[in-house]
Amino acid sequence: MKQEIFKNMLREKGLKVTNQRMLVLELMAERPGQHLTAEEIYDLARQTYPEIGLATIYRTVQVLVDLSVIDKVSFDDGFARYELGGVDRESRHHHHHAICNRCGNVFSFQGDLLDTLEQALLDRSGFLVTDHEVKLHGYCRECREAMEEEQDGKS
Amino acid sequence: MKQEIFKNMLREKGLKVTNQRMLVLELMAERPGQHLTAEEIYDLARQTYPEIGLATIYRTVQVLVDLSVIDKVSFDDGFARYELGGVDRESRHHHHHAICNRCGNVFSFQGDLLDTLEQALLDRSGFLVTDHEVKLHGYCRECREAMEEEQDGKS
DNA sequence: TTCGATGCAAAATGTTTGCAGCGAT
DNA sequence: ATCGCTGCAAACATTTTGCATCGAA
Repeated sequence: MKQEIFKNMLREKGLKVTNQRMLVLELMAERPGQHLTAEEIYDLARQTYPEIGLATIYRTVQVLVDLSVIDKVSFDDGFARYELGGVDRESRHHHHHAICNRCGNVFSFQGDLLDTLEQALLDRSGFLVTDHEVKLHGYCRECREAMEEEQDGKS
Repeated sequence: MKQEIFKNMLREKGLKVTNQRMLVLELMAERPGQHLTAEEIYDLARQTYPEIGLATIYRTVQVLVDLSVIDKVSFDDGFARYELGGVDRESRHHHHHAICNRCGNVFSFQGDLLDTLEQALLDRSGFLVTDHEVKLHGYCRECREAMEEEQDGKS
């Protein structure tokens, strides 16, 4: 069970296993691929634990980030967001986001094309890359089709 | 003169040419490659124009971003930052950042290796990329050398 | 029993906005 | 003379922190 692994991770760090921490883990684990804000996690958590505080959510996601259970991401909309981390280091390293300018949906995809770029950077300037973030902005298929239709209607 | 081009850009948009706007442009133009926060721009601006307000800085950088004179970037340290934009669309598209985890310095570099990835994404899922952000995290040469020395000292 | 974790409220932080007066056109 | 721009202060929104209490170990 995943929860047992998490409990051991907490114990190894000398942290306590609390209902709040287990609940937030569960909420995140149930929603792989989603990018939740603290407020969204708070709202979800209150459905089963109404007395939980927003500050606890912030403190708990920090713990989960420190344990590499979730990752903090930002789409520059003023909110920090959290998503379930990949299983291993490699899959996380190759996890990227494509954000649609029109509908705002975020599409995740995998790609290892940066490896070449990172090697070149190391050779050229001595910078050793340990992590990276790639955000692509553009238009998803649905929005592109919708925009073409709008265009057709006009002409 | 670059300033005249900027004045015309403002006029074309029906915006007024003010001392504050010219000053902020000048400050940014003098510092290519730097990533300044609003507060930093504010401090620089007050050196020659002490009565300027921080709100004006925020409003002015927004104007400059809209005119594509500068770009807004974020290194997730809680500050929005602004840097002089590349001359053309292509050079901006291939402008990336490598951020050192130890000294916090930001190194800019050019690279077009994402073009392949973006074409693959379009083919596979219909997502058309119009812009992208790449942030690499790691250790710069100086910090790597410093860290090796620290390590040597210990053993 | 101990000391970390929680909930609440207050504080902090970066950014935005309302408004009266100023200044470019 | 107009109407957009500015400076100031207040408002905002997200996140952090202080503190008394709670609860896991």
